[in-house]
Amino acid sequence: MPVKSKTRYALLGILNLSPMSGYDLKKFCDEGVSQFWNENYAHIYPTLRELEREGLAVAETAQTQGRPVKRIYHITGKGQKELNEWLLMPVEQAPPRYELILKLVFSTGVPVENIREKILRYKEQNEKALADVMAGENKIKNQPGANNLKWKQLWIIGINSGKYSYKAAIEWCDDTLEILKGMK
Amino acid sequence: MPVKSKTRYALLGILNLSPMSGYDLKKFCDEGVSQFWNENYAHIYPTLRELEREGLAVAETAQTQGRPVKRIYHITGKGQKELNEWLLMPVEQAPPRYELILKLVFSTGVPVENIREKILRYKEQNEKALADVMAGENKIKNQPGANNLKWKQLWIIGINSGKYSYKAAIEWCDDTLEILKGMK
DNA sequence: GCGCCCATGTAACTAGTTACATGATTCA
DNA sequence: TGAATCATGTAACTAGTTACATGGGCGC
Repeated sequence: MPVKSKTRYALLGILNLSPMSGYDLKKFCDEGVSQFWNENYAHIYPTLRELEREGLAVAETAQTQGRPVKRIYHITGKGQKELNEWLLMPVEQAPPRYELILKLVFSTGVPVENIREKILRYKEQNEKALADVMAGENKIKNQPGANNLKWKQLWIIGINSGKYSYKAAIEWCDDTLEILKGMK
Repeated sequence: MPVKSKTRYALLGILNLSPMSGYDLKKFCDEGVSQFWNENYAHIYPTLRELEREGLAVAETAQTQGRPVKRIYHITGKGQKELNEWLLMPVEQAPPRYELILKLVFSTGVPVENIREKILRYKEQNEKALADVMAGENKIKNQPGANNLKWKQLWIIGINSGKYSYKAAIEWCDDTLEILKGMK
């Protein structure tokens, strides 16, 4: 089975948690999994139609007042099967493209103050992201059920990954700011 | 000035260190900056032609025995100006897409053994990457000149970023493997 | 004699983003 | 009354990857 767009699997995975509309899926991405995944409307809606055509999801249409008909998608058995096959497959890692680092190593001619600003900005972004994942952790832990339920543990593992990496990034920023102090 | 493909700037940045051919640029990406950047031939060659058309680089052709004419690209003043403008601009961060984490949080129905394998594999990849950056650090430090030269410090900062993030990833893996031990 | 290195490039494809288009409802 | 939310979608674009095509030289 060839791997297709990851959006397909992301949407199937979310629909497997609960049926929802394209709009809801976007919200879920922005609120529930934004620390490690994202999608935009222009990718979600066509992909949902594709899942429907292939019988991996079915749409239930719900009337709403004065708005476009709301299409609530449900994953099918075939969709669950395809999702599961994907979940079992090993993850190949994407080649890195860290623009910040690329700029840094080329920055011999750039004023140190400009470099410092970039690092400070990056630090702030990571502090914000860290705060977000900590909030997410609380949200998961406060869900009904014991904290050693498999699904809860898996979400906590995911959140942990953010914690570790954002903390490391913040430490690197502090380290770097120290080095920059002595640089002209 | 609108930001165009990052490949343009990556190539200009490397050409600013030293003139070279498309083939050399690819090697430089694979060997010198592979921890934070990558390019492939299908992107390099057309982009070089584009830089040439726009007067940001000029090609000097060198005869070789029995091989295609080697085109060695040199950055121009105009190219340096455009590179510098890009270097000064703030870095906007790319929205995250961590496939491993996405899979994990959907893996309630996946055997723990399969999850463990993914984590072990990820740990190995990070250990390898860490070893690579440590080797890179030595290479930089052994270059002629004092270690507090600006360009050296900038490369060390870049390498540090890899150190911090790979170490954090390895710790997360160990943490996760512990959690998986108690999971069914 | 086989495979890797040098050296260029194109075609076809997959993936992802930005901007646009529409329009009612709800809340401050 | 103006902004945010709900709700769908398309068009045009930018970015990036895989596979293909060519072919001599060099080391084992």
